Amino acid sequence: MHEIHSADSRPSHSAEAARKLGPHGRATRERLLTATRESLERRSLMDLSVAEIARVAGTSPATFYHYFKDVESAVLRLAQDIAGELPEAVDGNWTGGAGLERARALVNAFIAHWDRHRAVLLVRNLAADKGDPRFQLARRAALLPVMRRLASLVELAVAEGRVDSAIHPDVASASLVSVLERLSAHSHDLEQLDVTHDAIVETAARIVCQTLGEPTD
Amino acid sequence: MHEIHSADSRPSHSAEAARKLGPHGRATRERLLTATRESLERRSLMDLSVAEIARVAGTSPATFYHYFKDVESAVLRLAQDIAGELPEAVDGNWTGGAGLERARALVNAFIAHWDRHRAVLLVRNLAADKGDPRFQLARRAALLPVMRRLASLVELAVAEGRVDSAIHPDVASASLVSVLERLSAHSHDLEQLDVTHDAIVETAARIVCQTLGEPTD
DNA sequence: TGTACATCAGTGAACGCGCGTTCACTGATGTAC
DNA sequence: TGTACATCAGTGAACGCGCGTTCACTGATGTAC
Repeated sequence: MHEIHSADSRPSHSAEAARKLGPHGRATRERLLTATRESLERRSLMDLSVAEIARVAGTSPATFYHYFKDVESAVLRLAQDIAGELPEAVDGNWTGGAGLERARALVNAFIAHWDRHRAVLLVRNLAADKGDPRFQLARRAALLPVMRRLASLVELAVAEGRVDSAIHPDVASASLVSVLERLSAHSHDLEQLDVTHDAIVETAARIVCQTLGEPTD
Repeated sequence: MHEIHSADSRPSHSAEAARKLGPHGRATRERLLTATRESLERRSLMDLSVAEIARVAGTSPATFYHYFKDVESAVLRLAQDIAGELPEAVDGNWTGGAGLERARALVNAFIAHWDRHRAVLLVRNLAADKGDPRFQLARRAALLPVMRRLASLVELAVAEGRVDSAIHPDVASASLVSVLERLSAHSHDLEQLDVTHDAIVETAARIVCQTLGEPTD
């Protein structure tokens, strides 16, 4: 019998939250997250599993449970890590003719974002739409800066009479974000038809500007 | 040994496509589809299974394989059955001041459609976005009438100078559909905040009209 | 610089379970004569 | 109206497999003195 550990000193070892990680541990955790992302990209959500992830990461299922409670926790973490990447895309001055250029930048930021994180964003949105509050929160956190900014621009435009007062700022900004997300998600499909990248950007940018009551030239 | 069946007369029995169905068979098939839909609504996509569906339908897994090749085939069938439900929502005359009323009807049709088929539509869109061609086709078939009509209205508006020629008709119609789908998918969430159903409809309808170059009052 | 211990990291092996899938069969319903 | 057969519908039972999950353990790396 080994005596390295006394019965009392054995750590709870239950994975999940409160584990302190050294550099080696952080690396393994990162590998597991990468494996989760890859599985998400390659295979369908229906056959995503701890076993699969561990295989891709080149480790054992047991190791997975050191770092995550279950598969969904790992996916959630991926979604949360992404959240910070979209904030500054709406910063700056929108009014006085700068709107169209700002809108173009926003569209391009969304497309780039989706090209990088397509698979994760899709399941995040699915889980959120299905009603999982953790994923709803992750989605909200990611999009809130953009939504807020756009909503306040609409509000201003309504106040100044540039936009019909029947338009609700929050609904309008949600609509615009949905345009940005969908076109980003589908940009490759569209380009495979006869639509150029430029046509996507220009069209989306103009829809944004129109809805904000900004001039489009 | 039983002699009811000779070795030759035994049917291939391999389920799937070419099976001729009597009324009893059609009913069972329908029960399995309903069970699939319910499982999709209640549980996550990750633990949807033949066993689960058979349980909900009150039958055995073996029966399932009489009618469908696998779970995805059943889900696909659900998606295809839905496709015909949205067509006439864009019919009629849009120009000459009737646009706003037409747009309202369109928004309401989408919301009703999504309220009925939320779960199926979500996984259809996920599968399509992930690249599964069967679901892409199902999605396309469902939305094509709407997309086409909207695109031709944009085209007309561009030709008549009511809409900026930088706007691409197909991209614009895809954008509008994404607004309709997202607001429909989220209408309950929005209403749980301070947004009224009416605000959703009015805002969406105006975004549609603006993009079509129609007057909004 | 060495020794003792704590902490960090990782996994082999086992378990039981539920799933997918198929076979061989039964019973119920039609249909031809 | 009965008999013979074909077709339609359904399932019990079995199988093997892979998954989730945990335990008890090992080894590697830090740190106190």
